[in-house]
Amino acid sequence: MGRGKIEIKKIENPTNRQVTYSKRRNGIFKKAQELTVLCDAKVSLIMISNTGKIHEYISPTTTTKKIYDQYQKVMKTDLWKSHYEKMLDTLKRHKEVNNKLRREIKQRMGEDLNHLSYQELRSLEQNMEASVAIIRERKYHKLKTQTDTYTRKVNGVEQKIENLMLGFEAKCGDPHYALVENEGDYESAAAFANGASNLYAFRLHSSHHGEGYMMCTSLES
Amino acid sequence: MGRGKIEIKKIENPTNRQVTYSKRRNGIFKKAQELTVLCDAKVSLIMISNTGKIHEYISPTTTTKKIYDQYQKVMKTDLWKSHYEKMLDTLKRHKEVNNKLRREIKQRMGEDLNHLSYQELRSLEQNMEASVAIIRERKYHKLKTQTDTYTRKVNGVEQKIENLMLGFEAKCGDPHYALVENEGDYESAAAFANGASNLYAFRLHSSHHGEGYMMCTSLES
DNA sequence: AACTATTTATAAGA
DNA sequence: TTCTTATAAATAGTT
Repeated sequence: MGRGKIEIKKIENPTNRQVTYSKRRNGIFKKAQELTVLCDAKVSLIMISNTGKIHEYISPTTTTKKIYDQYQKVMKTDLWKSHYEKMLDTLKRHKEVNNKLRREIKQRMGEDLNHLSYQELRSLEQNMEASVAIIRERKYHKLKTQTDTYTRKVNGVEQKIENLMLGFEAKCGDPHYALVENEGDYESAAAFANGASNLYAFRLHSSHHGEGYMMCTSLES
Repeated sequence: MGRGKIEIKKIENPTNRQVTYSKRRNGIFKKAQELTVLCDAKVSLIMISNTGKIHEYISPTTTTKKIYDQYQKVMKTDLWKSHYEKMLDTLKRHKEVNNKLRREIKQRMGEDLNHLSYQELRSLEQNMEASVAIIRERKYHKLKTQTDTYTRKVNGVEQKIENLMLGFEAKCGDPHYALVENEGDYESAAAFANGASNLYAFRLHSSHHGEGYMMCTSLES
């Protein structure tokens, strides 16, 4: 319908194609509108040009989703099944697993035990005893590791003090220092060194004692 | 375009409307095909007549789902969000919760403890000790209940036997029975009664012993 | 985007 | 429904 008849095949000239697309798009759009009105029909029309632009017509009495829902229902097409119902299944399974896990945790926390048999309770108790043992062991391991770390730190400090002392002694051997500093000072320095060592030792114990105390309070809380 | 011009408004004559629908439907269908070929476009066209019949055209290079996915993307319409993406979120959250629960259970089973601090280990240990205590108590309760149940059953049986005995004795008073059954039979009946009582008692112990045995094996396994 | 010669769609009738 | 055909509408090529 035009100055000349055209063959129905892809228009190679892009400009020409674009123009034709625009004209015919409007043509179809108008036809869809007319069909809607004349025949009381519902039409969903989505057109995507080869440049990716989308144009749509939807009958004013409905919505795209409604048309689509109806389409699926009638066609019995699993259009979304792969994405939707499969996910629904997955979700359901996850919920079930979730509840199972919850129940298990609850039982392991001493709740929800009423419908467990004696055997099941025994088994659970034993299992948990074993687990507690592992945790306890791990706890002691942690404690030991911490202690070792502290010990290493303290040793490091003691070493530093020793080095300091050696340096101090060396300096005492220096005539200049010997003139200014007297024996009493040296003694006090030594006392300081020992005191510091003791102080750190005390801190170490104090620290442990402190932790022990905390443990007790935690135990009671 | 026809023998006469028509006004674009609903055709009231149903037959006429149906005919027009059929004709124009084919017209739009053809136009959609032509647009697809001529302009390398993608078209999704769904028509629903006022009688509910669905006809669709979809460009052969695509699928209805693809068109709608693209439509949604471009339109940023929540066509499915309420059903689909919300579910996606829910699924994600479920997965997270799931993993959390798994981790907790693992820890309560003595696994995966490496990244727990001493404090956390202590807390877990205490929590589990408490839980085990509850489970143990429950176990004993179950045991006691079972014992009571057995005892009640045994008592019931003993009562029945007693009743039987009474009936038997009463019948012994009956001359007819007295003639047929002798004292020896009576004795044997009494022995049976006692034996049965013992038997049940034995079964009770046996049952407990059996359970106890199973407990030991469970303990060792 | 407008024009217009032609093709195409279709309303009415059979 | 389908065919026919007169006529309305759409549009290809042009400006």
